[in-house]
Amino acid sequence: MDHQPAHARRRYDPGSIEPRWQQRWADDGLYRIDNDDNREARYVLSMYPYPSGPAHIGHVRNYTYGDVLVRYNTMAGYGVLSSIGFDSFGLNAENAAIKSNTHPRIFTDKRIDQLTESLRRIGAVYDDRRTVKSHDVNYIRWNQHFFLKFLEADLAYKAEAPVNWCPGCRTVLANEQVVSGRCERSGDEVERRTMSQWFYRITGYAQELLDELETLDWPDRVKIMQRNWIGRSEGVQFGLPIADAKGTARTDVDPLVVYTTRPDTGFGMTFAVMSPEHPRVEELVTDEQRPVVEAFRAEVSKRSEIERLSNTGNTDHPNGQHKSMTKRGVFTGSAVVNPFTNTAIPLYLADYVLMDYGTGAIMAVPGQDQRDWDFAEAHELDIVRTVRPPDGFDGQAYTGDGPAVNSEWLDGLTVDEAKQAATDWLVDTGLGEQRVNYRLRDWLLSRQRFWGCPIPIVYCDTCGAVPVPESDLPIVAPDDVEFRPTGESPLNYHESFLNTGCPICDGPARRETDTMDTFVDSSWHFLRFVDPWNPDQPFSSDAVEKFLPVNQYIGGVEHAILHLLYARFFTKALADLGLAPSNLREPFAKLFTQGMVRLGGSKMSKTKGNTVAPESFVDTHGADALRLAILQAKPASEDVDFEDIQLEGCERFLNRVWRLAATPTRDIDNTRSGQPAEPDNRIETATHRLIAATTEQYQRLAFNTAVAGFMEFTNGLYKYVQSADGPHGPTLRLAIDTLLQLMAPAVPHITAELWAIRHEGQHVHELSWPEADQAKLRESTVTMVIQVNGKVRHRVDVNADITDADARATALSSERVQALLGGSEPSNVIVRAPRLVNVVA
RNA sequence: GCCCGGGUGGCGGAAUGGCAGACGCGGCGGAUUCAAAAUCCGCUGUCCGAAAGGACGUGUGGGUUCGACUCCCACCCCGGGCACCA
Repeated sequence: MDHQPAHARRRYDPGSIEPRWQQRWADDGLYRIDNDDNREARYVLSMYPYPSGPAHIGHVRNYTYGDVLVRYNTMAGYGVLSSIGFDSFGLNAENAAIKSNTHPRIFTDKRIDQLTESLRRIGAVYDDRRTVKSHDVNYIRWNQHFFLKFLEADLAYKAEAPVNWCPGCRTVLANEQVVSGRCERSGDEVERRTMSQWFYRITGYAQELLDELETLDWPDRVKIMQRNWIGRSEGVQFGLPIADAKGTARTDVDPLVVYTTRPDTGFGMTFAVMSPEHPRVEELVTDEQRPVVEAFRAEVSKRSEIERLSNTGNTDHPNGQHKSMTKRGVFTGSAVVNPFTNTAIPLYLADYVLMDYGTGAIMAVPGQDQRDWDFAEAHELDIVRTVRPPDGFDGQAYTGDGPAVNSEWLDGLTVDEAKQAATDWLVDTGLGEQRVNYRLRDWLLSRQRFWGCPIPIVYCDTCGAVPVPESDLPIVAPDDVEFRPTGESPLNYHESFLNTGCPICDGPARRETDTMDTFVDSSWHFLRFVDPWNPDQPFSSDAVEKFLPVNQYIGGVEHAILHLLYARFFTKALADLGLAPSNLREPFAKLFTQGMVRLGGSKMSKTKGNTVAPESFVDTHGADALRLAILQAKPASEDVDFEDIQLEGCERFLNRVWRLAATPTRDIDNTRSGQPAEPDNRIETATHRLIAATTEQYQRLAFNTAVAGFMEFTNGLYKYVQSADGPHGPTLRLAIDTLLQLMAPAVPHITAELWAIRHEGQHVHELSWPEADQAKLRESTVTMVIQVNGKVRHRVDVNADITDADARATALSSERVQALLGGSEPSNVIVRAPRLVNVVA
């Protein structure tokens, strides 16, 4: 191999072969699939990208993994659905539009073209006919259709909701746009405002979303995150009667309803707390306390939720429990009656109690809850322990198990027993009922933004909020709008869009100007992919049944909660509404979360300006080298530092493969024909082993070890070609051809080119996947390790069929073992023929 | 604080309870060359040793086992998620 053989056709030149094959795949429509394709269907999907211009390295990683699987599964004989679309609505384009007073569609379309071109240049293949864009009127139309269906089914509703409001930008901000209580753009302090907003009732599916996680082949990490997010808890909801001046329960007023998961601690309830937003605050506050309470409520309303819940600047509590921020709150002047002790306890207002969880009011038990303990200390309230902490406990609230104390008829019971007894008592006496609560909140849909899917609603003075009739869809935002930096949607100024007629009474009405959260768009694009040309329906049931659920979904773990939960909810809702097959309960059967690409240890992002443009590497090293470097650098599930993606070694390797394979085997000097000998059999075995290993590695996305296997095998072939007797022609030919087939999903261009050189008129990606011959996986001789007391002392080559007895005899008779035993008999001999013998002295 | 991951050569990493460090990067040496690049071949965990060989070695400390990177217990460190959800 130390000279270029005269017959080598040409040098490896990715710059010339890559565009040619990309064109060929597009022309042949090799990765197009029709809905009546008769191969077994597979749906391999990478997450819906936001088109931010040319691909960044993170995109390349994601779409390379997807592409390898698409190509592998195609070669393995499946009819693979591979499509891509663009999550093309959103703030980014709108902000750019405001800056230059240009329509966001102009930016968006350009960026989609750029991203499409980037993906083509790295060799990723899709059924180009199935592309979907969120801002396409056809997509908007079905999005609005779903909204109307959800509304009919009471899965969509409008309600007052507190939002993050930036006074400088005069707009609502998403939680992610609020950084420590301030607007990330203007720096203004974010306020909480209550606005009328649309919601999707995802909470109606809380239990199903929780239960069916079990059926999914997803990373545990993601399932756990969703479980926590849904946050199911079991407890009791019961009433605390309002106390009169003498401290006895009033019967003329409804009790204050509280929720607890620790009914066993009821005897330790020394005060009660309601949320500042609780609707009964007005009623329950005394005149004397009213000014203080009003001031407190006003102050709280100005805080963002994030600020209110954050504990920034707090230190961890010495006893290891959660120490939260200073407990802010005020006395209402009123008291309620603790039904366990029948005594009056003070009722407070505090912002650590949230209105949208449970009943918005709690029984406070400082002895067993650190938050209540902190509040009690700050406001000098009584603390009573009702669970005895273990000896030596020097903390504050004790939340562990132990015998009940100070609790009359519960004394001595364990926490679980006491919970049961207290629950029974509350239920039997009619005070309360068992209750399951979820932390999951309904999905706030409304965005005060222009660049999104309009919500198809009109407001009529007489009829109220009226859904737009199906026949009027799609409602599309007008193009002749002015983008002004007011922070308000330009739709608010567009009179002809705004003013319309009421579909019911025909009177004057105004259109809803809010648009939908873009997570709506990414909640069903994978369904549209299966039937994107359908003009009458969002998708047909037949097409969905053929391809769904997605066999392999690939994306970043940053979507573990929002996108993946919304998409699951959407799928269930569509199925229940008869819009998708009713048995489709989950969209993504199997999920793989790939790691992020970091630069200098920090997450790469446009705002940080530390992105790397992969296009330059395609120019200098070729797409195949880039793909291979990404595959090889790290396990796919782990984060990778960009510096660890090394292209030079990969490019060198591809050159080695080129020099080996571009020379037809018959031309290699000293190639033998005739019967294969022992060294040839070893190559044959290695070839079949590589098939088995690569197949298994692709299936579990162990790309880094698959690449290592290619390199190791290639190194072996180099030695083989240069061996004294020279290579056996047919054996070498099979080895190289097999290597090319196995590498074809990973490095599609070079393998396609080499295959065409070696087999004129054939296309490697149209071949079927090689199968390992079981009989040829076994080597005839293996190296047997001989251990003495578990340490390797000697190695011998033995026949792979060696019996246990022979292996034992071979080991014991070896000089090394004899020397180490020094004449004494071994106490034990472990034989694992043919791999290992362990002699225990 | 709670819940997940993870700690292996100079670096990225590999290894169903059975040869620790595959493969790649980097380094060293050799071949080729007028020379260099490219390429090819070899070596490359640490320590002792001329070598043969030996000792040590997968975050720390224990344990199980003929045998532990792998399983168990305790702890340390790093990364991520959640964090007033009653």
